[in-house]
Amino acid sequence: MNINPKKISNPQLKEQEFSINHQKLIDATIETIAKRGLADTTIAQVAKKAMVSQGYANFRFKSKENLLLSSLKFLSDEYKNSWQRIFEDNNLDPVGRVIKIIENDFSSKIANRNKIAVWVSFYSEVKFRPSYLIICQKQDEIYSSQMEKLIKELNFLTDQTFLTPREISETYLSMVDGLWQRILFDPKMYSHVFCKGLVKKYFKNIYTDEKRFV
Amino acid sequence: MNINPKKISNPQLKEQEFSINHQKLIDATIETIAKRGLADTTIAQVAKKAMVSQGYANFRFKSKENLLLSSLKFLSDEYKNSWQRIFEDNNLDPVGRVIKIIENDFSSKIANRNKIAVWVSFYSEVKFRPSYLIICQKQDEIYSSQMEKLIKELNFLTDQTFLTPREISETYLSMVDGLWQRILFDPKMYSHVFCKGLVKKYFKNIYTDEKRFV
DNA sequence: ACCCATATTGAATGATTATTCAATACAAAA
DNA sequence: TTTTGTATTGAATAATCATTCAATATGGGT
Repeated sequence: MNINPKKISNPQLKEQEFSINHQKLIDATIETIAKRGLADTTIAQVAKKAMVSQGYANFRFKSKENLLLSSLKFLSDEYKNSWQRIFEDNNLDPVGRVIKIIENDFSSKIANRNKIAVWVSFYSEVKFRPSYLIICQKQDEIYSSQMEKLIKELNFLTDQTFLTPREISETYLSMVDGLWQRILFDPKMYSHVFCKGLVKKYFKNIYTDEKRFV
Repeated sequence: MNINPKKISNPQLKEQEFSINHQKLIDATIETIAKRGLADTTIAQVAKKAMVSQGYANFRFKSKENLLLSSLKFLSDEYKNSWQRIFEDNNLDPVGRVIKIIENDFSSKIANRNKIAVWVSFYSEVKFRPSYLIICQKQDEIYSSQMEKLIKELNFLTDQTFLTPREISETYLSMVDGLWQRILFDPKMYSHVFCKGLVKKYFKNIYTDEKRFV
């Protein structure tokens, strides 16, 4: 009976998938990027924070590039899971869903300064590393189209036809990206309360009669 | 008579201010960051692109850090000049001014993919380099307050009081930041036309009767 | 107790790169 | 022409890091 993960050796699974150290290293990578920036993140620092040897980190992930990529993938998946859960929650009506989405986008789990710092670091390299782009873009496309569909379901609330669901959704998504960036600059001013309030007011201004968009 | 700038030696001016090479190096820095990313920008590459020796670049700017900082400052000033000219243009009425601001924010001079790449690169380091923060933040504060004042002048267009000028201005600024970032990801989809249209529709939806917000 | 496969180490290597500086070019003044 | 001060070079230096790998630890199976 194999309890200890490091003893399992099923060649059909990639090593990464069943190692405790795998996640420790990814966590340490994210923490290090958040604390020092992508440029100043070295394998030695990450390994130290994860309490494994430097050589091991490289051995495990093949290369620094791959470690960074895995960390971005982790962050991306975490975000995706959090909003996918909302889209799949059958107990929510469209308005409730939108509100949950907003609250998720500015929750302390998702929109905290450390994670935003990591996101922006990767964003800044997206133009030069197609592998980063693919991860970020694919996720965003799904979020974007789900969001548009959701906004369409809000149609019954209003008889305005000036703004299309696509436009409302694109505006929302840009606002979120912009506000996240601003949280980096001035987290005091762009508090979660402020950001959520701003976004909700955007919706309230469109769906004037809906009381739940505070 | 001193024509050649390198011969002037007025100790009250810093060297940087009167050197032809100074600007050549800054231009080369921006180009290099845009092409390879901040992380992969080396003094050697910048110097080569500016057609001076590697040693000279360092001598002139004291350090790589200082060269980067000067380049950010240049970009920041360029942006500031472009919107300040609009705020100071007495031939414009408030609506015309807002439209000019939008057009400027998505002009090919300002919102091109190379310059955005450079902006985002610096943004990503803002949390770790206070010197970057100061440059970016100071500029943004002025822009932000000017914008709010301008929106206040739009009050005569509408009797809505639900959205405050501050909120409209903050929403606009976040949208711009968000859209810029999205231009990086997918410049085809987030064309200048699309971005301008989206933003103008945001205003049109608030100031319904104003024909100029197409 | 021993074997063996796998996990893990940490020191060595080699590549990259910012920074320095002695040497050189140059142009105006004498 | 020679001198002189500044501009500019480019090779040398030293530091930083990713990556490699031979050596070691570990723990289950026999």
